Amino acid sequence: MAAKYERIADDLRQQIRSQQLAPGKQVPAQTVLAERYRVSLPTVQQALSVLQAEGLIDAVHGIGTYVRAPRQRIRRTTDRYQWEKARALLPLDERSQTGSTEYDTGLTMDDLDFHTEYRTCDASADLARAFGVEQGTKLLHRIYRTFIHGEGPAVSLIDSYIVYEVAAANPDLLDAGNEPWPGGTNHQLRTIGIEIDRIVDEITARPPQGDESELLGFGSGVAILVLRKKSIDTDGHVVEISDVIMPGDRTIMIYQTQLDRWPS
Amino acid sequence: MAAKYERIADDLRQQIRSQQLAPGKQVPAQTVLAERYRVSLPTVQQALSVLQAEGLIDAVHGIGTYVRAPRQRIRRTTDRYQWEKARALLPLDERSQTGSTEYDTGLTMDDLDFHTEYRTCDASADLARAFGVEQGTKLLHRIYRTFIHGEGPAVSLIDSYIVYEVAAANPDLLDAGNEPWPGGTNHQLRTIGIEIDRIVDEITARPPQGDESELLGFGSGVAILVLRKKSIDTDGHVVEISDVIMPGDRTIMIYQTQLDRWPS
DNA sequence: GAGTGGTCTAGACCACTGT
DNA sequence: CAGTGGTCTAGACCACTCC
Repeated sequence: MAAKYERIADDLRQQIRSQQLAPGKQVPAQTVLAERYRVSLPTVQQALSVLQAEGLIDAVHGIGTYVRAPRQRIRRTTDRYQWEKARALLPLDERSQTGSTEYDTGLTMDDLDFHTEYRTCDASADLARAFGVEQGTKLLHRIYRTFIHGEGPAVSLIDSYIVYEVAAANPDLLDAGNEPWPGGTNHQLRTIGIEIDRIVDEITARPPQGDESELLGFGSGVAILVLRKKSIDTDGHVVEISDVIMPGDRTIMIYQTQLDRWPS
Repeated sequence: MAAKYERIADDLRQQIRSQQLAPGKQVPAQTVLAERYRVSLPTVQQALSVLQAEGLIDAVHGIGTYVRAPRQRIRRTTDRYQWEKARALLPLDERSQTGSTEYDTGLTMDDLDFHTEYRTCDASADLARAFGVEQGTKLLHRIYRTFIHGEGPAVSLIDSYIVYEVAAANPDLLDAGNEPWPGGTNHQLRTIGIEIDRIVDEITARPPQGDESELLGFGSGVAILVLRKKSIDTDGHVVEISDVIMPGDRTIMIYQTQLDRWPS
C-alpha cells in the first residue's frame, strides 16, 4: 500500500542503519537504483530526497551520493558564562587573548574569521516584552558571524540586542570598529556599571529556512538549534539578549541542575 | 540563475512572511499556481515541498494547503527536577495526584493516556560510557509514551535506562504493572536507597526520521529536540538516563545559570 | 461529481566533476 | 569525454474530502 518511493527510502534507510551502506560513497547512482527497483528516475530522486531531509545522505553534484557520517559535536556548557564573566576582570593583555568561540571550539583566533556589524532596530513585540520596555524602543543590534579559516561555513550566527539608551552611556559601545572587544560583552557592560547576575537560556529547534542551510554550511537535512540567551543584571533587569543559531548535528548543549538534599 | 521552483518558493515564502498569506487556507491550489507561474504541476509541487520542509505550510490531502500557524509552546524548566524530587517525600495520596507530564502541560491525568513498557537491553557504547559500566551490561529499559485524550499525537517519547542489577534491588521496580508509580522515578530510586543529587541535561536537535513525524503528530517540516537527561546520585554515579524526544515547534526548554558576584 | 493534493512515468536537457 | 546529480515537462491516474 505504501508508495514506491517510500518503500525505496525505507529499504535504503535500513541498509544505512545496518551499516550495509557505510559512511562513504556507497549509495548507488540514481540510474542504477531506478533499474534495480524498476521505477523511473524521478521516483528514485523522491526517495533520495526523503533520506536527504532526514540527514542520512548527502548528494554532491557531479560526484555521487554519500551516506553522511556522524559529526563531531561542539560541547557548549554553562561554564562558559562564568568564564566569560570572570574574564572581564582580567588585565587588558590577558583579556585580549581569546574569545568565547575559541573557548567552545578549542581553535585559536588565527583559525577564525569574525564578521561584526552594528545596527539599530526597533524592539519587536517579543524583544520588548523580554526587556520590559515599550514595543518599538530603539535597540542596539549587534550581528556576529564566525567562520573557520578564510571562508567556508559559519560556526555560529549570533544576533545580540541591548537597549540603545543603556549602551549609549559609553559611546565606544556603539562603534563596531572596537570589535573584537577585549573581554567581551561582560567587560563592555562593566564600563557602564552593569554586572550580570544570572543568565536564562531558552532553547527551541526548527528546520532551516531559505539560505540558512547554505550559510551554515550544511545541506538540507539538518535541524537548527535556537538559543535565546537573556542576561540579567544584579538589579533583575534583562540587559542583553542574544539569539544564537547553531547546527543541530554539530552542537550539544549541556546544563547541570543541582538539587536540594533531602532532610536526613 | 535560480531554479524555477526556488523562485516560486522564495516568492511564496515572502508572501507568508509579509502576512500577505496569513495563517489559514490561503495558499492557492497547485493547478492555480502552475498557471500563475507558467510552470508544470510537478514544479509547483517541488516548490511547495520546500516550504513544507521548512515548516511554513501544511498540505492536507483533498482539502488544500495552509499556512502553518505558530504553535503554543510547552515550557520545560528545571524547576520540574526539584519538584519531582520533593514529591518523592510526600505521603502516598499526595504523590498519586499528578505526574510530571501534567506538570508540564497543565493538563490533568484524565486528559492523558499513558503507555508504559518495560524491557531489558544491553548497554550500547554511549550508554555504557555514561553509566561507567562495561559495554553490554544489562539495563532496564523503560519506555513511556504519553498521548492527549484517547488517541492522536504523542506529547512526548521517553526512553529511560537504569542498570538492571541496581533496579533489581527492589523487584517491584522491574514490573511495568506498577506504573504509573506514585512519586515517579525519584521515589522508585528512594526505595533502593538512592537520592538524586544533580541532573545533567544534554540537548541536540535533528530532523525526524521514518515514522517519527506521524507518531508525534507533526507533518514533515518540524525539527526534533533531543534531550539526554542524566541523573547523578549523592555518590556521583549516573543512576538513570532518560532520552526525551520533543517536537521543536511546541517546546521551549529553559535553563537558568547563576553567576558568582564580582568582588567589590 | 468537482476540487484538492499525492504519486508516477518517459524522456529531455542542463550543470557539475574528474579523467 | 563519461558519469553523476538537478531541473523540468506533459500528462496520467489515484486518493481523499466535501457537497
